[in-house]
Amino acid sequence: MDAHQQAVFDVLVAIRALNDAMDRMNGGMKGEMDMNVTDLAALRMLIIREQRGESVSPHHVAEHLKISTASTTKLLDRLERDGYLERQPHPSDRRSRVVALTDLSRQRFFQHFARRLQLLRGVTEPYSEEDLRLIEGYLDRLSEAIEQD
Amino acid sequence: MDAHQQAVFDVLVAIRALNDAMDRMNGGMKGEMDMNVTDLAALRMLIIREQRGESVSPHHVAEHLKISTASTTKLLDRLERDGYLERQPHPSDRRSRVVALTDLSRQRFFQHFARRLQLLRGVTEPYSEEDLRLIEGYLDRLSEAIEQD
DNA sequence: ACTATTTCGCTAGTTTAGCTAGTAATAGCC
DNA sequence: GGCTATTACTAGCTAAACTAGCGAAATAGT
Repeated sequence: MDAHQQAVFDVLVAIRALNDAMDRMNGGMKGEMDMNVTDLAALRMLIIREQRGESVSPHHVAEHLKISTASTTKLLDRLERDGYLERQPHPSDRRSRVVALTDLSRQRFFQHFARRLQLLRGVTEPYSEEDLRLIEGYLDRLSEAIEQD
Repeated sequence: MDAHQQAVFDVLVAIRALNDAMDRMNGGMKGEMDMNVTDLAALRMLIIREQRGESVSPHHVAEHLKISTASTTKLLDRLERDGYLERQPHPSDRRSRVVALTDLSRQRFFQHFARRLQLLRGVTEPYSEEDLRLIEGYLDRLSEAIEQD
């Protein structure tokens, strides 16, 4: 194995370790926010979609989390009951709904995410702008590759 | 916000998106391997610890996944019943156990991880060795920062 | 050295959250 | 207009988490 191949391999190992570390982070947030992992993953998904300006239906949530639409109904019931989201009518398809985050939701998420964000920021800030652009590009490509799967 | 701060921010957003994408990847593997997310996360953790040459007790698993030791007993029961692992006596502490992966476990994990690994490899290979070292360093620091939390 | 406390993995019983099956309402295609 | 697909939902079942508590072993205190 040449040096380049070795470097590729090392990065892939690092990705798996990161995946594992993120599991752990998600576990920690679940404990603090008194939520189960799936509900938290749904919240995370909604935050991200919102940032991208995309609207999300219950169907999308089910697809993303790879759970049934029935389970998704219950998941949304829980989150709605606890004030994390609202179901709004879809503008053009009357069968469908738009799942909208509440302020409480954003607040609680970022409140608990904040400390972790600080840790990540601490790791990130020392890098030069140029390096950060490279890293961001790589992470984006990674997400894209995983998403399209 | 100056250009550097903006770059830091963009990377942090990319990390959140990656976390979300990894959720999705884990969901996909869960479906294929006919396992629940927690059992799969445990398997992933065991694979990583093994690669690092660390031994893992049931207690470590509980701590990592942030579930109770009682739930962990059942989790290990399932994985042991299905031939993914063995409980071995701890060499020095007779209360404790060492959780050891079986070959089947490693095979099944990598078999299903392989296709995804190819995607990740496709994204990774175009980068120069130098860039890869930078990326690996960053990812390692990220994992470390999250783990120590 | 002996007792008290803590740690470890486990069992028992309860609660929670996933699943499948099936429904009503709506959309979209001949 | 009539068929088929899709969307979100309900009902009932199963799986996987939780809490409480136990016995065995390790460790700390005096």
